[in-house]
This record gives sequence, structure tokens and C-alpha cells, in this order.
Amino acid sequence: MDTTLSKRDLIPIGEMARRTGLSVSAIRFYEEKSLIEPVRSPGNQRRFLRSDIRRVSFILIAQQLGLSLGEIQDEMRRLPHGRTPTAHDWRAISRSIRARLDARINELERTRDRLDGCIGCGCLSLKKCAIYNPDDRLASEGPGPRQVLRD
Amino acid sequence: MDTTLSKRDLIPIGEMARRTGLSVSAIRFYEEKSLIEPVRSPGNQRRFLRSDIRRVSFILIAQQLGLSLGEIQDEMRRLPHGRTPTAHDWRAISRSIRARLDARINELERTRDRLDGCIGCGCLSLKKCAIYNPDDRLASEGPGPRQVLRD
DNA sequence: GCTTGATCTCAAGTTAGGTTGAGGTTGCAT
DNA sequence: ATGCAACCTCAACCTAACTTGAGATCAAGC
Repeated sequence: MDTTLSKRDLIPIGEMARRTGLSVSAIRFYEEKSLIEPVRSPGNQRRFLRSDIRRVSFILIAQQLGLSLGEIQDEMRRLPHGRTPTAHDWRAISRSIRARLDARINELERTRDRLDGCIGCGCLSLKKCAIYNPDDRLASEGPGPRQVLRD
Repeated sequence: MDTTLSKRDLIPIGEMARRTGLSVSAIRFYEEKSLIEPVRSPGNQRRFLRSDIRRVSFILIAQQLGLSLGEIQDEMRRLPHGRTPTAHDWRAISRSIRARLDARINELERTRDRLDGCIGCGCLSLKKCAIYNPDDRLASEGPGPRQVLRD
């Protein structure tokens, strides 16, 4: 089979934007963060590989699951650069993400149950209430915006 | 019964911080955002009411559920200022929060199901994959950080 | 009266995740 | 060969949710 890079496989940034639904500036931003590493045309314009579309799709999915770009980069280290990920690659990542999802769902369900308990009791004493647990917050540190939804 | 404000009921900011687990600066910040409105001592120091502890607790809970401070303020408009919220006040808000919780859980479960589908199929074609749905993102607009977990 | 710790205000800095704009270059179609 | 859209870089700006620091004041114990 032919593994040569044909012109059709080198995608300029605008088309990349169209195909992923992202803005051009966001794509450049992701490159800056080393989430994608396009090659350059002779005239220094970005040229993306097909497999980059999938990488970007992955970024978007992971973001919806609440991962930060940093965490996403960690996950992506498992993906081969330039090579299209295999079923095996993808399954490994999916499993990792699935675990996060499960954890997050679980946490929300626990919160919901506690909230229900509060509604039931009228919850006029949050000090005693299980849903308000200051200890959960003592671990937070440093400047910058807090991760609003942490796990 | 005695409704007079005794000294014990006027809490300085440091104690407030201890009791809520927040930093002093965060409490001042919340005041700036009008989420709490402490009175002042003769020497211009903040004095919080007992009911403010509950308000702050509420803020923290709501944050954990993914509400922004702006949204929290909206919810809090339902709470009386200075007066301790009644069981009725609290139930109304709880219900509103519960609805958000349910929605979020639902969304995550849908995502999980789609992810499972992907794992099953090896998902080597994200373009066709249901989990990657660009249309969801077309509505996003404006500058600033994206709401990573939106509903 | 003095010291010490808690507070005060106000300005500036931080992180994440981008956007906006200026000023210049490329690449494709005519 | 020329025009024009698409591209480039770099610096500055943006929001959310806070923190940090400087310089001043307050409150309480000794």
C-alpha cells in the first residue's frame, strides 16, 4: 500500500478549524501548548495531518469531561505522534477517561443524596449537615482560579 | 423571645474564615461581589451575622455543583438578607439545585454511554462517532475561558 | 503606653483558556 | 503579474476567582 504523503493529506489551519468547529486562534493556542505539532509548508504555514483532526477531537471530548489542557496532554502522551492511533491506543485512553467519568458521576450522586437528606430535614443547621463538609476544601492551595469542579 | 443582637452574634472575618474553611481574602472577595453584606464595627471592621455562615456554606456547596458566582448570586436573591432562611426558603433553592444536579448527572451518563459505544467499536473514526459532536460547540461565543463543563 | 495580632483599603499579580489586533507574508486564481 | 483571502507572529487584552503585598489602623493584653 502507498504510505506517501499526498498533498490532500496536508491540511491548512482554516480547514482544520472548519472540520473541528474550533477557531483558528484556538488551534494555534493548542499548538503553543504542544497538544498538536503541525508541520510547516515551505512558506511557513501550518499543515496538519489527518491524524491531528482526531487528536483535536480527543481534546474536545476530554474537555467536556472536565479535564484541563494539562491533564489532556498527560493522557495524550500515550498517543503516538504523527501516527494514527490504533484501536489499542484508543481503548487505553477510553478506559482512563471512563474511570474519571464514573468517579465524577459517583460524586455527584453522593452529593444529590446528601442534598435530598437536607431537603427532608429542612436543613436549618448546615453546620451539622453532611453536605457541607469544610474538610474537603482544606486541601486547596495556591493562586489562580480554583478548579470549580474538582474530584 | 429575645431578638436583640448580642455581641456573640457579630463575627469578625478571621473567625468567619476559620468556621467556613475559606481564606480571609476570599471572604472579602465575596463581599465585593455582593454575595454577603457584613455590617461594620465602630472601627470599620467587618462583622458577620450567624446567618452569613450559612450563606457562605451555600456558596461553597453551589460551587461544588458547578455554579459560577454569578449564578449563585441569582439563586441567593431568593434568600432574605440578614434573616435566617426558613425551611421554605431552603427547600426552594434545594430543588433548583437538585434539578441542575440531575441534569448534569444525566449528561455525564449519556457521555459515558457514548464512550462505551466507542470503546466497543474501536472508534477509529471519530468523524462518524456520536461522542464527537461539533454542533454542540457552535453555540460557544465571546472571549474569556470557556465554561469547561457546561449544561 | 506599647506591642502584637487582626483588620482595613487599594493596586497589582496569577492561572486557564482563549480572543483581538497590528503589521507583514503566502498562495492560488485570474 | 496582480489581487485577495488565508496565513504568519507577537503583544495585549479578557474573564473568573482569587491571592499577594504595601502601608495604615484597630483592639486587647500587659
